[in-house]
Amino acid sequence: MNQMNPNIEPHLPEWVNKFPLLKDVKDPVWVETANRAQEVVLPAKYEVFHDGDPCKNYIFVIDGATRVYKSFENGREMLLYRLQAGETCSLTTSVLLAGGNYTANAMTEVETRAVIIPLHIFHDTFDKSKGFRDFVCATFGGRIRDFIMLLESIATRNVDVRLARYLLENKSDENSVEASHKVLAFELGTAREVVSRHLKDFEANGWVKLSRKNIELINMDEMYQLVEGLRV
Amino acid sequence: MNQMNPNIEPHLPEWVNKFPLLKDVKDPVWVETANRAQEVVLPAKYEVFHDGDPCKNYIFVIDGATRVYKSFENGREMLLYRLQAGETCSLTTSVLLAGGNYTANAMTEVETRAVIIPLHIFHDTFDKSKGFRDFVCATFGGRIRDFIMLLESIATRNVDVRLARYLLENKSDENSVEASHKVLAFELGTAREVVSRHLKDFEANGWVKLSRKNIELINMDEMYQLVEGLRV
DNA sequence: CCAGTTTAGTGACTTAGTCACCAATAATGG
DNA sequence: CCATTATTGGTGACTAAGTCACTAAACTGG
Repeated sequence: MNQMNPNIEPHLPEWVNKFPLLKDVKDPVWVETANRAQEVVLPAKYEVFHDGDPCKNYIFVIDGATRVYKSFENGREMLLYRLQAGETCSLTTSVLLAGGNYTANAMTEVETRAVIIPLHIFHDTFDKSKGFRDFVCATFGGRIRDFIMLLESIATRNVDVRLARYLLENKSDENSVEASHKVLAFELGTAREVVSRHLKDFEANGWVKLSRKNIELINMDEMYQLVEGLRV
Repeated sequence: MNQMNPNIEPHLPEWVNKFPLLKDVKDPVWVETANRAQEVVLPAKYEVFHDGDPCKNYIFVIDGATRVYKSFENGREMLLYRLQAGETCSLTTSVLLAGGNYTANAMTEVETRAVIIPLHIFHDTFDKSKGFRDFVCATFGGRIRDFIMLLESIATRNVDVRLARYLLENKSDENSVEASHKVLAFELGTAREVVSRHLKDFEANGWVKLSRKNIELINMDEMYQLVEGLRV
């Protein structure tokens, strides 16, 4: 925009562009923090944090995917949310703002690039930069809504509807979903056998065609009906 | 402390003492906001906010009790948390910080005194008073942990243990709980019939004595064993 | 006292989750 | 290339939870 006069356009690192709410923030405190932030590359299946850990850094995800999940006493695991490019971890925000330790686990699913800001710099920047503060609050506050939706999906447990919705929302261009039943169960917060049985039912209905680690959707109209039907 | 020199001890309204994290905040922005805040008295069974409403005020609860709950499509209701004296509503905070509308309902259970701060004053004070900001963030962030615990209690659904724990935690001085099965079901996020049956089982075990709207605990040792047993 | 409401009890049923298997398929390592 | 191992999926039997429909008892307000 203002290439003629580089002095009034402070330099911000490239990764900031992944965060639309942040890229117009240009106060000097944030600019310095952004430029000092450290970029890290985490391998796939890397444990980012674990239930009970203290929190040392604020995390911007630049690329990749990380699942944040809770392990329950009975051995079941449940996906809370998935961190993707352009997102920040609201559980981390919560721990940084309120103190205490992590109450869930996070593990990269694929190689993930992230930018981290140490605890004390996060707090300093949060206090001094209104732009950064607004960004943190906006992204954080939105997650409560997600938690309530998650609650609803478990409390009203109709696994068939949720499974159909998941398949429709995550189908590839060839109308298929590549995932094991175990992974689907994890995503939906249910048991593997339950997924297997519902998929068998779907297959008996002629809705899908099952093969190893693959579900091909062949009658999506009726699946959409099942999903929409519940939405009153 | 410094009664000799009232000038350096700004006047804060009495109600602030209900909030330990706030009562030492004395910067002028917060002091003015606190003094201008409006105190309201809400009757019992008053609908404080409703799913879908926009949010107009930040809320400090001074006295009374308000339940914040979600109504699901299938007609079930589930308690998210209960607001009591000295608390603020984190769902409200979330909506104020992140925008959007309420995603749950709130209703006073008994007459409730509260102090409210209008939206724009909240934002202004949040920006300018570090003390107030720290208070808001601390109380807000802590609620995420509560949500995850709530998730766990539903996902690992052992109603008998949760019911026993609830009774033990909420018993009166005479070791009894005055509540209808319907209310207990709401508190635990389950169905009324499920509560009735477990209570019948408890009675058959000789743990409780049931009468209308009253559960008398007569063998708490075994109930404690049930509750502790699950905690590994 | 009576009518209507709230509260509680119960049987029959559906759905979800658990447990213990087995079979088929893929991956690995000589 | 084959044997071993791990992963994936299928199934029957069972338990727990939730739903539905109905009844009975207890309370409440004229």
